[in-house]
Amino acid sequence: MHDKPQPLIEIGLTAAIVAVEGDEPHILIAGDSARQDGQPALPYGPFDPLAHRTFEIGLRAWVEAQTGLRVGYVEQLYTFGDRGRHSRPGDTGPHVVSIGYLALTRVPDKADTLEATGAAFERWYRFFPWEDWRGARPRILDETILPLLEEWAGHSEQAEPGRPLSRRARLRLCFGLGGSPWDEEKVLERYELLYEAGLVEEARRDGREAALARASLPKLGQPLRFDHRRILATAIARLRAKLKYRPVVFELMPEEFTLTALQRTVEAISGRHLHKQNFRRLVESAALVEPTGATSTATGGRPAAVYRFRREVSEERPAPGLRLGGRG
Amino acid sequence: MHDKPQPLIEIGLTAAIVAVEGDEPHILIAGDSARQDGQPALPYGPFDPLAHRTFEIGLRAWVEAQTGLRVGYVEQLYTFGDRGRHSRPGDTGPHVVSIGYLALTRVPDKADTLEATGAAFERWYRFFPWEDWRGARPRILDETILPLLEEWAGHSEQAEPGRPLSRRARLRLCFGLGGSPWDEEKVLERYELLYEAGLVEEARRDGREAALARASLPKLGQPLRFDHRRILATAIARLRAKLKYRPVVFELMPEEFTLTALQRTVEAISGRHLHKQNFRRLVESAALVEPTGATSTATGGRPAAVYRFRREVSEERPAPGLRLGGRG
DNA sequence: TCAAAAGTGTTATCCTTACACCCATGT
DNA sequence: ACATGGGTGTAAGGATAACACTTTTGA
Repeated sequence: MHDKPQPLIEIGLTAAIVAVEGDEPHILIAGDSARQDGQPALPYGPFDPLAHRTFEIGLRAWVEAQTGLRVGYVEQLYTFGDRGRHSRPGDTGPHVVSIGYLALTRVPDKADTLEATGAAFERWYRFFPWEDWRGARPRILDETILPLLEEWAGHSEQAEPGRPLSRRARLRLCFGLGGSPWDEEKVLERYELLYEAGLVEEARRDGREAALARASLPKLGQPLRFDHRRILATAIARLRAKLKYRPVVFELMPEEFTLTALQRTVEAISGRHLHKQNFRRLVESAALVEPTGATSTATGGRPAAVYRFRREVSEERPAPGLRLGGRG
Repeated sequence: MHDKPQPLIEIGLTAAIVAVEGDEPHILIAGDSARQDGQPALPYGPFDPLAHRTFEIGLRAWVEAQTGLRVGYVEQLYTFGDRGRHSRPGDTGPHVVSIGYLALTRVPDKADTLEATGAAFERWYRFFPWEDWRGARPRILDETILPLLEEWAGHSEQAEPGRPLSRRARLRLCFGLGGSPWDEEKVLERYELLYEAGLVEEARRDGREAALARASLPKLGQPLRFDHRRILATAIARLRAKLKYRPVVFELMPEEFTLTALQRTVEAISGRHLHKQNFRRLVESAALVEPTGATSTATGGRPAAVYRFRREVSEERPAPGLRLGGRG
């Protein structure tokens, strides 16, 4: 028995804090205190309705307190209530409902406060190696993931009860098989399919039997604690989608940048290669940026013109974003 | 003092349950028990993590228990935690966090169970008269809403602190002024602007002073209890958007229907008139439907071919929906 | 025979995609 | 001089928007 009554439900805010550094997208991983069991975790804080009027205010407050980071853009993703996915078997604590948030920030100049708390940015493709198509089609797909998923899907075209589509059809759609194109926005659907097939560690940890009779299964990407990899998948998917109709990239860019740097950032997030000329035309015709007049010789070759984001676009165009178009 | 410890936070699930009847979109309004103060409310139920594994299961359960209705499609909308918007001044109960859900259903043949509970479907444009552009531009806009909002926006082009855009710019974008087109998906943005300006009753009820010095302000649409009109606005916006890339309309249609009936339903939801020929071509070229062979003479005039939804499209096309295009 | 609603064919226009080529700098 | 990355023009193809017109029924 406790002195204070234990609340039945606790609201937790979990943040996927994104920054892009050196053409690689990163997310903030919480300090060691949250890393028991060797499983990294996203920054997490309980929501106290008495201290903070809204979720967003609460989130900004504890992110800054925990990491010294002032995040810019913040957006709610989804609220997860799956019991089996958060608590362990035999767990008796309060039921935790986690509200996932996406936050964007520029990479901080001095990471002092970050280091002090043990928090650090990590490449997000460590957690989703099959999502990075910038170079070539990721080898892990054909070498590991697809054979296992094909086996799981079997040869049945029959839909399962409660599901409109068969395993096979879902596999085709999520992973772009048999004529379907790869859709970089289906990050969550792909992760959920792997979870359902028992191929990600989180699924086995949550008590789901591996659907395949195997002595050992390969590790598909670095797992995260609780349902944090699912939240990260949601965050990546949302960011990849939002890029196309809202000027959110600029939250991740420095004040001034070259068009190539902008393209590299968009490519890093969307995980695919883009057509240079069309990208430039798109950006300039949408009037998203304006030249500062300066040039940069940082990369070698012909100096590049330096641009800045035109904040006024939000007032002019109804949906200013970067419609990436078909293929690079 | 209570025998049982009172939980600090309670999770409430609030459902916007949509059906289309007679070319009019409706939402389910809860029975009289929830209608004290004369303010209608959406169906609402607390989430009990011990009884239900996920939010969605919990939602389906109490919706059926309360109204006898079996909903088909269910989708989470947003989680609202705004204290000022849910509890009254002086309220001391548990803090309620409401998770909004969108649910689609066909209009039930026999409304017995509905009537028994006092729940009833009501036209959703009663709550948002300015969102129905099917006939003409709604008169309430030019006669009431825009003059008041213009006054609120004043003549300042200055952005407010913490806001990237000026009141005037936001007004222009949300309500399609000065060259900007009317975007039927901005339902929530428009409602929030009216709330901020103190022009909807909910704002005044929540303790927000009317921003305009007026003896009396006109009633803009029927208010709902708590933050339910905000949840409804979110639901309408989401549904209007989703229509364009997922075949969700068919959740609202009977098994068999004519193309005109389908068009009327899409128009009812999106609140705008569509071009007949292009709509038909779109639907048929997307292979969303197939003819049953039968014809219907229900409407007078030449008999219409009867169609049914082709469920297989979900397996074929990556994003089967109805891209409505520019204007009707 | 006429009104009402269903259904078809065709054209102009814009946007996307792709290709080919020229420019400016450092080594 | 040449490699490297920056920057521009223009044509082909497809999707969309808009038009006019024919067909089939009931009253």
